Amino acid sequence: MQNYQNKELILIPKPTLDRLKLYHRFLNEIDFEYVSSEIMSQRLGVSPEQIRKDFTYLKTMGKPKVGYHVETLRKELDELFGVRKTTKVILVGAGHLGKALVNYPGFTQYGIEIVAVFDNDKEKIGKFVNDLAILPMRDLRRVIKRFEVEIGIICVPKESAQQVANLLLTNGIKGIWNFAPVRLLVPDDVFVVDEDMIQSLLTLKHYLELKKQKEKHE
Amino acid sequence: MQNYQNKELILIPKPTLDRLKLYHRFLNEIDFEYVSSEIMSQRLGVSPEQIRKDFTYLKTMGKPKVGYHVETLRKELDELFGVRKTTKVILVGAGHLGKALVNYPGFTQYGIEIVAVFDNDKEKIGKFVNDLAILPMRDLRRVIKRFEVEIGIICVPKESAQQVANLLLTNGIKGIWNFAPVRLLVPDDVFVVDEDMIQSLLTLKHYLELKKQKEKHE
DNA sequence: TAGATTGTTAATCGATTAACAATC
DNA sequence: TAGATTGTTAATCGATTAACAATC
Repeated sequence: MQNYQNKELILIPKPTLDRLKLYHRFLNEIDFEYVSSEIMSQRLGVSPEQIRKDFTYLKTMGKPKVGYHVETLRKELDELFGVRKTTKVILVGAGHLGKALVNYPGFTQYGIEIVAVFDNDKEKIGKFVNDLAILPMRDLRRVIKRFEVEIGIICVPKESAQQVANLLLTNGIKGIWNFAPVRLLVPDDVFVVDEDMIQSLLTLKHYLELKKQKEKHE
Repeated sequence: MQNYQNKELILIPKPTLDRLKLYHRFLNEIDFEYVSSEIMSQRLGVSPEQIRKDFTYLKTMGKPKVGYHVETLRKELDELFGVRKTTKVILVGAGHLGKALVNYPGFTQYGIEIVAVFDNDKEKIGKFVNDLAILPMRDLRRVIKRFEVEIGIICVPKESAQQVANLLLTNGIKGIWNFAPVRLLVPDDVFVVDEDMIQSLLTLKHYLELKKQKEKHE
């Protein structure tokens, strides 16, 4: 589950932005020349009106009776999500989750490159995750400066998450993807996206429970 | 990032439900006897009015001039999220991410137990993740029946995700937590929660980009 | 031309915020 | 009692849905 702590600065509404990403993925999977809102609707479970409304936030326009030019749409969404230019990120915490993220395919495909992995466990430092050596925390500053990193991923236990966040911020990080189940305290100009793994499962559990109860009452 | 494919059956609005989970976590971290909406607001970045409004979906009531009884609230939220009774889930796909999830602490704390891990890679079958042996797909049916599993986690590559989903559904699974970046086609009575790792990072990227542009214009 | 599909405006829906009376 | 904090109603805001004219 993803939460947003900062809510200003939003030009495209967040729900629309999320759907645009869904459309983007879909457009990358098909090879038609044109696609209509009706067809996308059937495949993605979003109403055609919604899709057309969402596209009004883009420059690309559709042709009546034909639909939207796939390649044009794809290009504009590539641009919107900055797929072309690589964004360099660092990751702190080389536990199971950290390793999984470094190994996650698809990041590169979306222009995201993990340039370094940090940990404070001496046992881990020097070892490799993929082809990245695990670095000690004291190298943080140097790496951030050198690669002009703006985004940091926090995969440490919740006890040390705030501390790591502070360290990232003092070294110039402006965006944090936080996997630790705590709400981080950060200045207003820093974006934090919380990824709470447990929340998702709790939501599933909750809806299934609700459904059972509903069935009982019928 | 989490998306919901099924939207019926919702008694508590989803935004409220998400915040209730935030409150729940907070209540587990403090040891006051009473807590006011004002104090929670300061710690969680949610307005006090919002918090009080959210609590109207619960039975627990606050005392004017005192606040909410922490223990009572905690208990009711425990109940709401089914923390007490264990939910058994299975996981398909013993890659890096799958392993990370099996090792994720906190699941048990929230009454979630991964009872089995499946993979179709002969190399992996028989090996262990934590203390769970990786099982072949043909054992799926048996395990689901035996443990009365209702939720399945899909951590396989996107190419085989739909196939795995079908298999889960024919064996009675009613909820899927999907880590593969594809939209799964499922019957209406099945809940799917999509966890798209890339979307979160794209969102961060997008907001940072926006901020830069905004600063340029000033 | 007739018909399909877009883009946009208006109506509806739902969630958040504001205001304030109730009350401990 | 006076004051703080709740619970609830009304007002606002924002997003979705519906309707339909524009147009290829």
